[in-house]
Amino acid sequence: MYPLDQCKKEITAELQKVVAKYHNNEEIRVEIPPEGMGDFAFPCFSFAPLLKKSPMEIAKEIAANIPKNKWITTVEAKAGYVNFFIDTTCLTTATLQSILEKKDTYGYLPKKKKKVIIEHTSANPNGPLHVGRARNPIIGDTLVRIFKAAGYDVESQFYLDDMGKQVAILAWGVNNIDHRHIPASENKKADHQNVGFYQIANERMESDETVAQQIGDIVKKLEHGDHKTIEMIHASYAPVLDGIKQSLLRINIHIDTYVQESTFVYDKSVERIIKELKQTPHCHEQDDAFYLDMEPFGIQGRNTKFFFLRKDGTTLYATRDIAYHQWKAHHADMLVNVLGEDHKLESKQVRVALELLQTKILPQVVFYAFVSLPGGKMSTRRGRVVYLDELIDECIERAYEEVKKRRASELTESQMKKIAELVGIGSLRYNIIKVQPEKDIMFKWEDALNFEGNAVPFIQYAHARACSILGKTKTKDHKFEAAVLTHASEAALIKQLARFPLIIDDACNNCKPHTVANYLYETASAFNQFYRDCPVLSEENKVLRSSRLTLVEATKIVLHTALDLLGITAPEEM
RNA sequence: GGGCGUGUGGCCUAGCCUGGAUAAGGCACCGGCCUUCUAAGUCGGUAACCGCGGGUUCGAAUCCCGCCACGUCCGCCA
Repeated sequence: MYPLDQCKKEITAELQKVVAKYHNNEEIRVEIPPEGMGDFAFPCFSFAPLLKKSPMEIAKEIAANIPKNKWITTVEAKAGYVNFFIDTTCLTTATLQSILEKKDTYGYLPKKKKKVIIEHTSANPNGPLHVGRARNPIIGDTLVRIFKAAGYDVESQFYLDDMGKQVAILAWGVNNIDHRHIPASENKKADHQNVGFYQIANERMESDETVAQQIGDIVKKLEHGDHKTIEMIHASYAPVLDGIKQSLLRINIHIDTYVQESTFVYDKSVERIIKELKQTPHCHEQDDAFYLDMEPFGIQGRNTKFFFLRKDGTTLYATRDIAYHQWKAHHADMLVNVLGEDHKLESKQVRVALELLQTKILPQVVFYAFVSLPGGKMSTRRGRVVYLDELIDECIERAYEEVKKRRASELTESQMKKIAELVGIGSLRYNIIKVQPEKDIMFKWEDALNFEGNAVPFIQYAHARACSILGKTKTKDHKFEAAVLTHASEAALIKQLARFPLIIDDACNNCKPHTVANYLYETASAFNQFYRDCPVLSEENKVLRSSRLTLVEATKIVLHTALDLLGITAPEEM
C-alpha cells in the first residue's frame, strides 16, 4: 500500500471510532480542503440536525477526540470541518523511499490477475486516419497503458471490418479504376495513395446504378463465404491498413491483435447468435427479415426496431458485432470499447442483445465526441479532412522551429531534430488526451500547435530541468533526511508525488485518461516552483543538498512514468 | 418529434459521478523577475450573476424538473 493510502485509511479509521457514538451509518468520506486548511477534511454538517448542535460544536468535539499518531500532527475544527494536518516528515520519508525503491513502477498498483480487452480505433481500412478519428487511438492506447499500470493484464484489439460496404467500395475502386484517374496524393504512404480509389468509387456508386450493383454483389459474396472475394478484399485493403499501422506507430501506438469481422461469419458463431436471438420473446419478423423490439429496453425514437437479419438472409454489422463481443467475453474478465458518439445507439443495441443472450461480461464503453473543423465535420468520402499524418508532420515541424529558435547555438542539428520529434508527437497526444472524451472539440491549428502554458513542452521541460540538475552531479545514490525538506515548495511537491498512485487508480476505475494529463501539469508546475525557490547544486548544507537531489530524482521518475502513461517520451534535454 | 451528450471570465479547459469552506488553471491583455541548476520558466494584475428558469437542501457549478443553444443518433448502412 502506498503512503497516502495508508494515511487516509488511518484518518478514516480514527474518525470512524469517534463518529460511531453518533449512530452514523454513512460511510466516512474525507475530502481534500482548499489550500492552507490541512491535508484532509471532514465535514460535520450532516450531524447537526441529528445532534441538535451546530456543525462547529460537533467539529470541535470530534477534533478533541482524535488522538495524534505517526501520521496526524494537528487536528483543528474550522467552520464546521475537522481539518487534519499530516506529518510532512513521515509522508516525505515514506514517499521518497517508495519512489526510490520502485523506480519506474512507482504508482503501479498490485497485479489484479484479471484480463481486460480494450478495443479501440477499429477504423474502416479505406483511407488514412484523420484527425476526427485520431481521438480514438489516443484515448484507447492511453487507457491500455493506464490499465496495465493499474495491475491488469491488457490486450488491445482493432476490430477490422472486412465485410462491410466501405471496404467493398475500396476494393471495387482498386480493381476497376485506372490509377491514372486517381488524383495524386503528396504523401507517399499507401493509405494516402489508395484513398482516391475509395473516393472515386464512392462517387461512381452514387451516380451509376451498375457500379452500385457490382459493389452490392461483392458484399453478398462475402457473406456467403466466397473465398476468392474475401481474398480480393484482403488484398485491396492490406496496403491501406499497413499505412494506418505506420501512422499509429508514429504516435507510439501498437495494437496487439487485429480481429477480422469475417471470422465470426466463417466460424458460424453469427449463425448461432441469430438462432438464439430468434428464440427470445422480443424477436419479431417483418417481410422475412428479423428484428428485436427495443422499446422495452428504453430505446425511443422514430424506429425502435433493431434488425439483425436481412430478408435475403444475410447479417448486419451489429449482428456480427454481437458475435465479436461474445467471443471477447470468453477471453477476458473485463471489456472496454472506445467508440465515436455516432455508435451510441448501435452499442446499446448490441448490449441489449448480449443481455438477452445472457452474456456474462458486458463492455464498458468510452464514447468520444467528434473533432470538427471550423467549417464543419470531417469526411473521408468528401475529402474534407485533415489527415493524422499531416497533423503529425506539422506538429514536428513547428516544434523544430521552436527548438531552433531557442537552442540553435547550443545543439547539433540531429539533437534538435530528435527533440522536435518528441515534442511534436507529445503535443499531439497531450492536446487530445487532456480534454474529456465526451467534450466537443473544434480543431484549430493555432491551439493544437501552441507550445506554451498547459501544453506538453511545459511538462517535458520540467523533466529536462530535473535531468539537467542530476546530470551535473557525480553521486548516484542520494541520501535524504526528510526533516530538512521543510520549504513550502518542497512540501507541496512531495505531496503531489505522493498522490500519483491514487491518480492511476482513479483514471482506471472511471476510464478517465484526461485526469493523468491534469496531474502531470500540476506536478510539473509544483516542480517549477520548487526549482525557483530551492537551489539544489549551489546548496552548501550537504544534507539539504543531497535531500533535494533525491527529491529531484523522485520527481524525474514520476514525470517520466506519468508521461509514459500518455505515450509521451520524456526528453533528457530540450 | 424522440434518445444520448455538451454549455464554466474575451477564447480554451478542470471541478459535476460521490453537494460543502474565497469556483481552479491555461491562452490573450497589462506590469515585474535572467552576474544563481535551460526564461518552453516564474511572480503580480484586469476579467465568471458556472446557458436560462424553477425545485430539493442548513448549503447547488455539482442532485431533480422544465426550457434554450450546439453536437450526435433514430438505415434490412457501417
